[in-house]
Amino acid sequence: MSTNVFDTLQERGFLYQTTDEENLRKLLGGGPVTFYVGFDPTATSMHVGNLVPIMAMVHLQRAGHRPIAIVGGATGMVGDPSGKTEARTLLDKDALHKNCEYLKTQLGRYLDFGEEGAKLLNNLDWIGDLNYIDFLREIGRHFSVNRMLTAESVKLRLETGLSFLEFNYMLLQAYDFAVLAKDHGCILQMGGQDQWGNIVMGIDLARRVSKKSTYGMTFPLVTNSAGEKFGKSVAGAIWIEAEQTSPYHYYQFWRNLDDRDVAKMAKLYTFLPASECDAICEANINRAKEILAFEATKITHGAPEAEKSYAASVAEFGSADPDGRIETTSDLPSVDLRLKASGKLQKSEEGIPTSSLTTSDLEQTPRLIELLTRADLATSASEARRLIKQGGAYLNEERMSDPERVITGEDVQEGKIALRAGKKRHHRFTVTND
RNA sequence: GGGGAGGUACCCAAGUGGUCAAAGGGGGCAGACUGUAAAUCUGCUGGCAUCGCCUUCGGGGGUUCAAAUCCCUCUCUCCCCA
Repeated sequence: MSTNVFDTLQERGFLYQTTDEENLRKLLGGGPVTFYVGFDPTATSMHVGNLVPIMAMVHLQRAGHRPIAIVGGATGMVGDPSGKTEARTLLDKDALHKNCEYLKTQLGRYLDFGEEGAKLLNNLDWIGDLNYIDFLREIGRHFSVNRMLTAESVKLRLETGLSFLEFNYMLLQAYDFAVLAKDHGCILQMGGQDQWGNIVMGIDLARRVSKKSTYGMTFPLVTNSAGEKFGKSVAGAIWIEAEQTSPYHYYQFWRNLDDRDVAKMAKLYTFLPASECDAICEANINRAKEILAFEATKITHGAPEAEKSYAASVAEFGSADPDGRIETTSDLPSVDLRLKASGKLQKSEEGIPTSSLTTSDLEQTPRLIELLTRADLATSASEARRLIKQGGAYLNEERMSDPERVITGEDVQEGKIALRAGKKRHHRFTVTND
């Protein structure tokens, strides 16, 4: 007797609000339910904040339900005002199109889009050719402006201003749901908590135009213990695209979480049993972070990359549980053994940003300051100078104190120059003849 | 359309003729402590550099020995009225 996936989601902290909880739970405990989540093509990559709905979709798909992912090719042109204090800049059509393509491939990493699997649709297909007057007469008449004005997303913007364009977003998303309900048998829409208003509108519309009962579910906005939006710090978002956030950095992001966030994030971002997520945190918080980081990296970048990142991290910082004492269903302990046996747990260059220098570059005897800047460890010469003055600059693991230090061929070790800023930021230059 | 208030560094925000590269806070970076965590403490936080120099206070123009500060103009944002 397997657990109802509804309970799984609840237990793992995915549920924020649902409509008609009792019925929805019953449906999800039974035969296949077709459900959908919409994604806006606003960036070239999704970040960890976008991952929550995807993880939920995977849980549901594993439980035998049928996911539909909607790429907002049409709605993206309007821009969802939900949860935003001001209008975001509109992307042009080319950019949107590109982003849609990126979204598709990224979703494919998590969901199974095989024959009987998940479906991927673009709402441009049914919204793109809508006739304005027809739309107003068929769909617009079901909406009450009075009601729309009470939506949180609208109220928020009544203060600062809301364009008519954005005001219409809600109608389009509601229309999506109605279309999916009618043509694809979709009865559940899920989304972030700021989507509640849009989802409820869709449920109403589906009932009015096709007399169908549908359901809605929202996920909490994931925040860290400091109350900040998760995965999108000032320093930059944590992207799932390796080009933008390398697997090593991705791993490090999880490894460096605040203690208080680990259990919560493990439930959301791994598939380990919820009870285990609590247990490992209880047993050894640092091991729990390693397991979380490994599992999360595995899900996004695949097992080989996760192993590499883990190996590099252990080599750099040591292991939190060298003897594998902590019980876990993760295959990290076996990976541990394998790495140990093959002697791979030594200083590794994997994942460390590397760029190249030529011998003629070195003949000009560049200053340390210049190399630090070139390595992106400092944004300007002044910053590099500061770094050195404050004792945060390392050349070949040796702390540098002279801001005027010049780099020569003697600093090349085994064809490389190793730079470090602070404890964690590394860069390697490989030196080649030209 | 009329009236009012504003636009200062990554963000918030002081500053209303020289002492302003511009207070304070947040954020960020580095150091100490530590567990690659948190909290705390310290330093730094426009650029180039040997005193020093150069570019910044929405854009442009002007007054002045001297402007973030005064005048003109353009522009953007917010508020109130119609």
